[in-house]
Formats: sequence, C-alpha cells, structure tokens
Amino acid sequence: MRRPTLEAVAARAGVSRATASRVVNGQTTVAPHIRDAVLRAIDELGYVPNSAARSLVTQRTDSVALVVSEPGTRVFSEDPLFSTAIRSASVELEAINKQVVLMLASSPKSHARVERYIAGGHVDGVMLLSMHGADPLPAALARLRVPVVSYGRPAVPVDIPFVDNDNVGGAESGVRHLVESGRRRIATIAGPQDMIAGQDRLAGYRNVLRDSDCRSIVAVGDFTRESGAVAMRQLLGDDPSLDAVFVANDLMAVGALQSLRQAGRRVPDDVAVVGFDDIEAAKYTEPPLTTLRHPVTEQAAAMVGLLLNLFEGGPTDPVILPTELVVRESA
Amino acid sequence: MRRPTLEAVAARAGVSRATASRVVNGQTTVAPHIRDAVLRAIDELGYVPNSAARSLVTQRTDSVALVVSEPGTRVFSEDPLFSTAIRSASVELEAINKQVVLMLASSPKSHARVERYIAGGHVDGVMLLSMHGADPLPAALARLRVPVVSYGRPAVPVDIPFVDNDNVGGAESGVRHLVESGRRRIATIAGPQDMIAGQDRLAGYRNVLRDSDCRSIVAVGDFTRESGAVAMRQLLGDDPSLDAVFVANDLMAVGALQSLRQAGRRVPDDVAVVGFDDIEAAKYTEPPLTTLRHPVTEQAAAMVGLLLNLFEGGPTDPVILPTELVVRESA
DNA sequence: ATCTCGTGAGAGAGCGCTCTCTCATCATCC
DNA sequence: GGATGATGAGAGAGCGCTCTCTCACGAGAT
Repeated sequence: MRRPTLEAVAARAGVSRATASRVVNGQTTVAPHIRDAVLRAIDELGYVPNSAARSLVTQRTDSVALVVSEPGTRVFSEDPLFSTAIRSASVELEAINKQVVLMLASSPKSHARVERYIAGGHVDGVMLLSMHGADPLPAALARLRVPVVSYGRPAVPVDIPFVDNDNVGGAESGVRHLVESGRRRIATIAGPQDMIAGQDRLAGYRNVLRDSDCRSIVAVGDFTRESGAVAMRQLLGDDPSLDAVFVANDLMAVGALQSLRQAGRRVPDDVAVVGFDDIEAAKYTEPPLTTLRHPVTEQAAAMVGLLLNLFEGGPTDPVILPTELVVRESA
Repeated sequence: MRRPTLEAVAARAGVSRATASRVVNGQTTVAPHIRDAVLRAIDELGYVPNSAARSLVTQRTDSVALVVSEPGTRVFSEDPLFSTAIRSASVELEAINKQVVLMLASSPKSHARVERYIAGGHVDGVMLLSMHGADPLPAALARLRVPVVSYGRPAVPVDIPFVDNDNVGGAESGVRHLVESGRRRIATIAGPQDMIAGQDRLAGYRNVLRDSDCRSIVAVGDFTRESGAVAMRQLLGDDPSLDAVFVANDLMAVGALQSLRQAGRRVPDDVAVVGFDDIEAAKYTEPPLTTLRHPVTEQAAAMVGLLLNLFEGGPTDPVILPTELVVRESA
C-alpha cells in the first residue's frame, strides 16, 4: 500500500496529471471547478507530493545544510551560542520554507562525509559555522560551487559571504570600560588564536592598551569554562597585582570568576571582569557578569538573508553587526 | 554545465549504465578490470550520485528527522541537555550513514509543517524529542505509519518505542541521600507537571517521603533557571525552616542556589540542594552541585538502536537507563 | 560434440514528478 | 461567416537512477 501519487489524484478528479500538478503548485490557469475537484481528490486520498521525484526534475531540494565544524572538543554541547545560532537559523529558514539538515563535522572523516553530501546535491545551499582557522571546509565547499555563507569571517582568505559581529570593536569598548573605571593593570584571557573571534578580540584589547601602562599579561584559553579557570590562575600567579581582566568569552569568564573566588579576590572590588557574548548564564554568575552582547539571532537572520541573495542574485557583501556593552556588577 | 551522470560515467568507461551502477553500489559481480575502468571514470569526472534520483527508485532517503518539540520557551537554547542529545544522536546516526534533518516544532503552525514534511517521505524515520504532555505530535506521527522513536516516555499513551532514564528511581535516590544525611524538612522544586520528567521526578520525591515527617512543601517550576530562583524564594517564604531541597533539574537548581545566597542561607550548611541531570554547569556552581547524572549520550545511542530495529524488525522494547548520584558539595 | 550451468554484462522499464508543446474550445473582431 | 487570438487542458518527454530480466559466453559434465 503505497502512498498515493499525482496520477491517482488526477484519475480520481478526472483530469490529467498535468492539471493536477498545476493545482498542486498553485498555478492560476486552472478553472475553478476543476481546481476544486483536484483539491477534493487530494484531500480524500491524503496526497502529499513525493519530494524525491519533485527535486529530481526541479533540481532543487528546498533544504539547506547547517554545517557545524567544531574544534573537536565538547564546546558544542557547552556553549549556548551554538544552540542559539542553530535555533535562530532554523527558525529563519523555516520562514522561507527551507529545511535544515544539521551536519556536525569534527573529524577529517566527517569532513569528507560532509563534502560528499553537499556535492551529492542534497541541499540548495550551506550555512557554515566554522570555528577554527585551519578548517579546510570553507575552501572545499567554495570549490564545489555551492552557495555557501559563513557565520563568522572565514579564517582563510576565501571568497564566501559572511556575517560576523564586530569582535574588534566590542573588545575595544569592553577594555575601554575597564580603563575608564580606573583600572590600571588589565590582563586578558584570549580565545584560541586559530579562531578569528579569538584573534580579533585580542586585537581589540591590544588596540586600546597599546602604548598605555594599563596593560598587563595575556593568557590564552580555548573558549571553555575550564580553560578560563586555568588561565585565571595562571594570570594571578604571573601578575598578582592585576586589577582587571578582559575575558574573550563568557564561558571562560565563568571559569575565571571561579578561580578568582578560590584565590580570595573579590569581584569587582579587587579584580574587575568583563566577558564577551552575553550568554544566559552571565546574568546568574556571582556577581553578574559585565559583558558584550552581540545579536546572535540577527546574525542568523542576516545569514539566511545572505544565502537567499546568493540564490537570487542579490548583494552578498559581508554583514558586520555591532556589539553592545552590558554593564552588570562584575566591572 | 550539469553534474556528471551515471550515463556519462558509463560512456567514458565504455560500459553500460547498469554496470556503472553496480560498481557505484559495490556489487561484487563485476570483473576487476571493468570495475577499475568505471572507478577511474568516476574519479576523472568527479561523479557523485544524484540522491533524488536514487531515492526516487529505492524509496529510501537515508536521512532521519530529529524533531525537537519544545515547549515554546527558550529552553532549547539554554538547556545543554538539548544540544548534548542532538549532538550525540547526530554522531550515532552518522555512524550508520543516516543524515540528520533537524526540525524545531514550537508552534501549532510548525507542527503542521513537520507533519507535512514527514508525510512527504523526506525521511526514513523520526527521532522525537518531545517534552510536554499535551503534545499532539507523537500520536500524529505514529498515525503516519513512519518509524518513530521517542526520547523520553511519551506523555500520551501511544505505542512508540522510547528511551528514557529512570526518573523515579533517580529522584528517589537523590531524596534518600538527603534523608540519610540527616535532613528533616525536605522541600522540592518540581518540574512542569505536563512533562513526564516533571511528573516522575516528583513521584520519586513523594515515594521516599511518603509517611515520613521529613516532607516539606512543593513548588513547581518550568525547568528554567529563572523559575528555579522564583520557586526557591517562594519555598523560603512558605517554610523558612526547610533544610533541604530536591530540585527537578540542574538549571532550576542553579537558580535556587542564587536565591538561597540572596536570602543569606549557606549551602549546604543551612540548606542542602540536590539537582538532576548533571549538566556541565553543575560542576561550576558555588558550591558545586550534588546531582543525578543520566547518560544522555547512551540514551541517544539507544534511540538510534531502537530506530534501526524498527527498520529491520528487531526488538523495540522501551529502554530505561539508570541514573547515578553524583555527590559534590551542595548536599 | 552437445548440453547444462554459472557468471558477468546489457537492455529497458519505471520510480513520481514538472514542464514544454500541442491542441481543442470559445469569445472576439473585421 | 471565417479568421484570429486567448485560454485552459492533455500528451509526453525526461530528470538520473536501480533493478529485474535477458542474454552471451565459457567451463565443465555427459
């Protein structure tokens, strides 16, 4: 007992398959009474178009791959940014009737799988959440001549439209906030330097503190909570007189707060802390975290817009969205 | 310039399309030298099979829908359980060469969309992460005669294979831990009572405290951090003498800890707290949270196993995985 | 030398749909 | 009244693949 086909609908409605197809696809060149007959047949039979057959002839699939090329660690589960981005992108794509195919690419093996899948024409376009610089995927996909947009500026110079937030500007305003509130020895916990976000946020820190005596030392984490805790301990050991720290993301900032507490430093009295991202948890730390908010939802929406332009030939200039300093109690 | 077809490969290799197809699909009834010729042609042309054409004839799509029927709120982004489950399921499905199509179903409108999509034969099976009891989706999908498995026991009595963790048993052991450590007035922050997990964990709490004088009052949250904070404040107001609280998930427990801190109660000295889920953040609270761990990854794996059995006619009995008490400092 | 059988390769139907082309019908105009 | 054109519906090709059926061929048995 197979699913009913268009043929069956046509037969029941007493019309040709072509006419039934016209009705299904909403063409207006069908007489009302015939149209009604077809619609009734569709309803009675419970007809649903076969997508494989349809995309075989239309060469479209109406689905988009969301490729998350994660750095291998468990960041995906832990960092709420991923789920927020996935969720937003998903909602946006839904609105334009595209399906989301989620692909996680961590190992080289799965990279190959992703490439094969994309090359197989399963999807009309790709949204890439690529995080680390050495990632071969952006270039590989671009080579496939498939519409690709990237969340975050690709680390390798490859010609892909992208959406990013103003990492440099955000970091600058965060650090400036520390300077203006009178801090004198401002350290930073930078993100991984093979990620653009890691690089740019460190650059922003350096831009503000260059040639000033407020500068302190730099520790590098990998955007996980744990690495933030480790880096903070290290900073405290290397420069016990630091009175502020700019942390490249909130997850690491949470770890840093923990280390500061363990070291007996009061926040913000002894050490001020500024994070980046404004994840939900930033409201709930002790004390609540001053951080830089960037509009993940808008970013996702912009990404979908870019992809649409890629399909339809609109402008595909990179979109850089601003960040906003959210002052809470930690700085 | 279209993608090369099997026809082109066959022509280049000097064989028939049927033979080329045999090679592509790894059939062994092809002479080695012919096989090599075809493989060479595939390589030279960069041939990748057209998935639409293939699934048109095979009636398979090699992809599985992962439907997240979220309660409407922002839980999806905030609760790491979702991303962990998605990630694990994704990895497991990858291993059996199935693609993951992620579908978020929050509104009735998107419910309809999901149904239409599933009915459209886009996927071979469905993995359902349905959270609230009134969800019509499990029943609707079951009616579609599509293989469906559920993460968590469906709230409505519908005949769908499912994987769950031992919510009742877990709650029991958590509450028992509180009793055994000498707590006398044990309150609970229950989860939403239209979710099985919410119901079962409350049932576990009641099972242990029934007929005992350790029992205190019940507050109900909705599994969000914020609701945990609110519920805790309420509990403290209603029963200032409580000395322990069993919280139905970690996210609410984090909120509860915050309220306790604000109320000047020391944890665990004044009030002991036990959570549920063992999310990553549970390690980083102040103090670290005693909680019940359940193996999300194994659950996802079991779910994929169940789906596979559904495809191939294996056993599809429900799988209930045990929980484990993780004692940290909060209780 | 004939027959049987196993093996490997080709022919061709068909999966369910879209879309172009063709044609029948009827209103319109000279 | 016949030519013209607009309109709505059908015929049929074909999208790229799988898979059954058929057949050619050579090895082994009789």
